[in-house]
Amino acid sequence: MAGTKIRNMEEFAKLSGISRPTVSKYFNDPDSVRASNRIRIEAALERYEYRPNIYAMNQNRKLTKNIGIVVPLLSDPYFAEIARNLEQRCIAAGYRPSLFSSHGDPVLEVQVLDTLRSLKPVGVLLAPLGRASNPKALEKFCNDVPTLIFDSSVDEIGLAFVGSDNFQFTAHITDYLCRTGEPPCFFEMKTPANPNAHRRRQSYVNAMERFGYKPDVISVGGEGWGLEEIGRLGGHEALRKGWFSTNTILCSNDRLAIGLLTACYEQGALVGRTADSTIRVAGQDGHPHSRYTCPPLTTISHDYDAVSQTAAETLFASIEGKMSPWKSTRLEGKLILRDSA
Amino acid sequence: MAGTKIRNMEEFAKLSGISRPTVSKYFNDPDSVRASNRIRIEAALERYEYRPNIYAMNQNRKLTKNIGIVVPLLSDPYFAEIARNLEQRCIAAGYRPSLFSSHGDPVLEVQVLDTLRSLKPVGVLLAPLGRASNPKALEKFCNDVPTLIFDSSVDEIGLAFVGSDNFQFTAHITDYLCRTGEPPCFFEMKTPANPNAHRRRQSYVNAMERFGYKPDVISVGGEGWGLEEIGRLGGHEALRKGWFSTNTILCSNDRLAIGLLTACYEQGALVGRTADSTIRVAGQDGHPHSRYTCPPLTTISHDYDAVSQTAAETLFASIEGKMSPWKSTRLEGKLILRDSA
DNA sequence: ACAGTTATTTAACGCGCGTAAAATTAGTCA
DNA sequence: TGACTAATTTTACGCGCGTTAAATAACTGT
Repeated sequence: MAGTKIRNMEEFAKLSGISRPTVSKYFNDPDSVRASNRIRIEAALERYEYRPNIYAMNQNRKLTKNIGIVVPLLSDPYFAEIARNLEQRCIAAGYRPSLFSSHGDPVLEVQVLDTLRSLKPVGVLLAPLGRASNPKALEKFCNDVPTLIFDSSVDEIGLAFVGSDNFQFTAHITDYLCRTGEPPCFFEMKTPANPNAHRRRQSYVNAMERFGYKPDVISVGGEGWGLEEIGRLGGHEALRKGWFSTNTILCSNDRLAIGLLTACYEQGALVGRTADSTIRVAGQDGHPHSRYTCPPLTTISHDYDAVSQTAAETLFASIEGKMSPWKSTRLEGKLILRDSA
Repeated sequence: MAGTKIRNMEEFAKLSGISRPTVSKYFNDPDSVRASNRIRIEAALERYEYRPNIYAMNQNRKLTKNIGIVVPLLSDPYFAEIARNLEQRCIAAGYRPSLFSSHGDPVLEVQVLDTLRSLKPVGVLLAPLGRASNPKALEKFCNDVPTLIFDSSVDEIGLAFVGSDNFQFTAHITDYLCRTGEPPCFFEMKTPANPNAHRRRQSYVNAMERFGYKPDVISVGGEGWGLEEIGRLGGHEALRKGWFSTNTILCSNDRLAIGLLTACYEQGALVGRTADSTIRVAGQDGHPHSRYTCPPLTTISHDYDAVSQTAAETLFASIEGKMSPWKSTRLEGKLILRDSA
């Protein structure tokens, strides 16, 4: 503001009347300098609006402040929401997050990891693609860069794993459905991209057997991340061919359920728990959109906030030297009762 | 792979038998070195897997290869999709994109711009928050960094503007609705975040008057970016109080329409164009989710690909020196007929 | 094979800041 | 006030690469 543009830290230090190394210390941790100096630096900062050159900063530093956030598919509002949450936590903790999406493509995932490497991050929060991921590339990356895996686990790689407790998810909602009506069939993809799907199917089977019912799993075809369309097409086929053995359908996830609801609508099947309804549909995930389906979708929701908080704090602790052995944290979900089941 | 880890370009140059400045040239543009040398470098690259240090690269360079992409709300699949598209185009053109979201918050938007500045990007693709944006901060940023504005325009700032032709959008779908049933009312937010909303309302009014109908605009309250909920709550109120003067409702955008559909469902109003339906609902945007509403939403869709392509190519041209005066490009949308109207 | 052009090599400087060591100063407490 | 400790200043080097200028080598067409 005050006329001259500051070119570097040297000039800024001179203008604020403080030595450059102290100013440098200040930028790396404002609390590491004496209060009187901090005040003078911040006063000068107001007047001259100088920012250290991040390239020069990071070049000759052992540890950057960068944190990479990688999600498999940013156009899925679930991941977008998690990413937003993580991003804010990183900023609040004084790190510089950068966001990446694999866009559902394993080749891109490897590419993203490669890009990330060149950023020399102190840590990475990674939600892998899952089944499609290149396991060797993932493992190699985790060996080079402190990485916390979240959402979907891949062996015991990285610093730790944080995600939802898929067994609890499915057991809980299966229990609810059994108590309130006919026991559910399970609607899923034949070859799901996300390994959580297998846990959910298994949990469904376990729960049904525990209740003394016969499990009925309907697996539909389709590849990739267009889950709504897979659910819709699979739903049409299943409805037409009478694959559903009961009037209650538990979907492996909300996006599949959204597609199934569309299929039901298109076939004139009334979904809900009212007397005139012919079918009940439930999802799993607590997808941001699930509130707005018709009827609104009964589901079991991730604890978004707890997942991101646990993931972020575990990574921060590890970065700050509070190392701990590999650990898997799985958080419970909350049942959200709406009109669909 | 071959044993030793390469520390810097000097070492890599030695191992590949080529001088460092030539290797440096190669990395800035592989085609700028003699073919024989390019082949030798690439061979060495295979064997030793060396990557230049991006911090050292960017520090002493006048122009980086960085491009910033900023969207107002990444958890909106529309913006997520546009961002994905832009990102891929940047990579294909040899740039390094980094993605940011303002998360609907004007304070964050300014913060993002500030972060972006320190990245010293050669160019930025910016979709502003709109009404909530800090216009001074935006203008200042555009003066400092070559910025192309997309999606929603803010005066004549930046290199150029690329977006959809909101007048065409609304005129086109209003025309369709008038020809196929009762003329529509217009359902919108009282204080929309996005300035495109005003164009759409205006276009609706114009179109109705052109057809000799009386326009009827229903503006509902609510702030922020939770458009589905605003549409749902506003929809409930409008339905209860009989604010809709005809059986056809054109929504200012798809997310509002999705909320309105939920309200209709919750009040037992049958939406569609069949004989037994009591109400027709149409949206605008071609939101990724609009296919899966019940009934599937009739809408007019952005030409995602054309918008991103035009935006990216305009920016690239400007970066590469092919400067041109400020220009506004507005692309037409395509009507997508589905069951809701 | 030769002159003419273009690309490469050599040598060297600088970018802006992190960081370390030694000298100095400011703050603390009795 | 003095002795002690913690913070700051001074000085200086190095990070890895961009970039330039001059010297040299490699291609081009004839």
